[in-house]
Amino acid sequence: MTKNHAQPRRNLPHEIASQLRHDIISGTCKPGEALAEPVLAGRFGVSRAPVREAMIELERAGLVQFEPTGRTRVRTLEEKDITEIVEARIALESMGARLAAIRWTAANTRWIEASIAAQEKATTGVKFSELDIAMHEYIMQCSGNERLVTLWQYVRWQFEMALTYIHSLQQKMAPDLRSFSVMGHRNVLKPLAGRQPEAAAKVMSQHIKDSIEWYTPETPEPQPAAKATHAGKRSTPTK
Amino acid sequence: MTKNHAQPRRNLPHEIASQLRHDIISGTCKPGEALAEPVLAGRFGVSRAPVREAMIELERAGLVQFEPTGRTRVRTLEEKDITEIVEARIALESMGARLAAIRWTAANTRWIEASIAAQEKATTGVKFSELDIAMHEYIMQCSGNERLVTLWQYVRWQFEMALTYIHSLQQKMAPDLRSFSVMGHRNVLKPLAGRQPEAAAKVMSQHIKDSIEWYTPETPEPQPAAKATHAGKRSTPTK
DNA sequence: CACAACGAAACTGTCGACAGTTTTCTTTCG
DNA sequence: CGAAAGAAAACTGTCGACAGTTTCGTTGTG
Repeated sequence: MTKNHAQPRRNLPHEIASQLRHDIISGTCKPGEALAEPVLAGRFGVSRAPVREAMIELERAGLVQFEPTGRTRVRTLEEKDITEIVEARIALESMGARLAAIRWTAANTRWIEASIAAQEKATTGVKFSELDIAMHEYIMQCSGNERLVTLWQYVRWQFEMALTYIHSLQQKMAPDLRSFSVMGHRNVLKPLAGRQPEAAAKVMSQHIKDSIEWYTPETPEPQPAAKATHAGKRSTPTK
Repeated sequence: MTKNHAQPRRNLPHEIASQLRHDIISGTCKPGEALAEPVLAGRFGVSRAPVREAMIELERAGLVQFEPTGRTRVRTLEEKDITEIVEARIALESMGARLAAIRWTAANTRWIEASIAAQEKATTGVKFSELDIAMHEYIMQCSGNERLVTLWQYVRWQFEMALTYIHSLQQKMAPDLRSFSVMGHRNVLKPLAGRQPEAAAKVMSQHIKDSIEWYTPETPEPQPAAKATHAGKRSTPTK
């Protein structure tokens, strides 16, 4: 009954994974929710085989988790996970910026400047986040290291998922954060355009660190007990 | 027909992948060789389903590659690939060392010292490489960042494969390299035990860079500049 | 002898099925 | 009323099968 299994071979699983990825990142599928293969197969009108491969792809991206019983659940995120994701981003992106700075071109600079201009015009927080991530991806690609890009992709989706998680905590992204983030991007561009690898790595690292601290209220201010019923999830206070 | 599909659920694909991984790293399956699912299924006495999942696991680890036609081939390695792998290792392991230094304990130091002692006693180059990699893995685990370890694992197998590739070029590992590498490990331990994150990152980075330069006879030219045209597909970053 | 057309063999992507296990719902008993 | 036992439903892991495509070997021709 499949109608379009035409040209692009081995694409059905990827399409299903894309759809599910979107559902997970957007929060349609909630963390902890079980994803049963027969159910999804029915939803997408395919058999279990492609669905199963899609699940593997999502597990690879860290968006779902396999239980020992074989069940698949949407991955849950806690404080520690956010930390891990950010640390991984810093590791990969600082190296990416370092390498990108080496072979940076004027065309690359123009691309970034156009991106920054678009960021300033972004109306919604979601749109801004998209542009933000796209810019980071572009820099990673400029590193010329395919493997680094691949590894980064794995973290990227987890980060996007984390964003929704964070946004669900604090109603919306503060407009302050946006202008601050744009400033950070300008700072990143400088050493890249100047072809200063070490500086680029350092600035990128700091930029990521900064932006995430804007997201998560770092100040241990006691949360308003009014409606914080099931939001606060603190692990061991390492700090 | 299967006799032991007993307790450990979802393990058959993993076992097949392990076997194939070994074959690939050891060079039994040569780079560029095609891996056909029916053939492997016959060899392992199972159906194509678990074999297929094993292939996906291997692709994730970067040991095989899917062609557009769907065929699977053992990945081929060239100079550029070695560079990429090493760069990825530096990115991940320098961050790993940085984090490990923060929470380093005396027990960790003892483990490393024991490993170094074993390295000095290693008789064969293969055994030494095993101990070497195990030590690097241990440090990564000490970072406390599970995601970082996972990403590192993906690079680890590619690096092991690269080792065999390099070994096939130059008959055997120079004994000099071993003592040099052990010295490097001692240097790495210092900032870790001293809980100096930045120093640990720096030393680890240098250690990896050094050791790979020992392996590959220093290329007189920076790089053959294979394909100069890279990136810059779209001119405008918006939608 | 080189080369293009052709046909057969092999492989991939997907499907439906089945056994064994896990989960959920129902029923029974304290 | 609550908890434990039992039955039913659902799910996973694996298998074999089939259509469509790719690859390889063969044959025929310039």
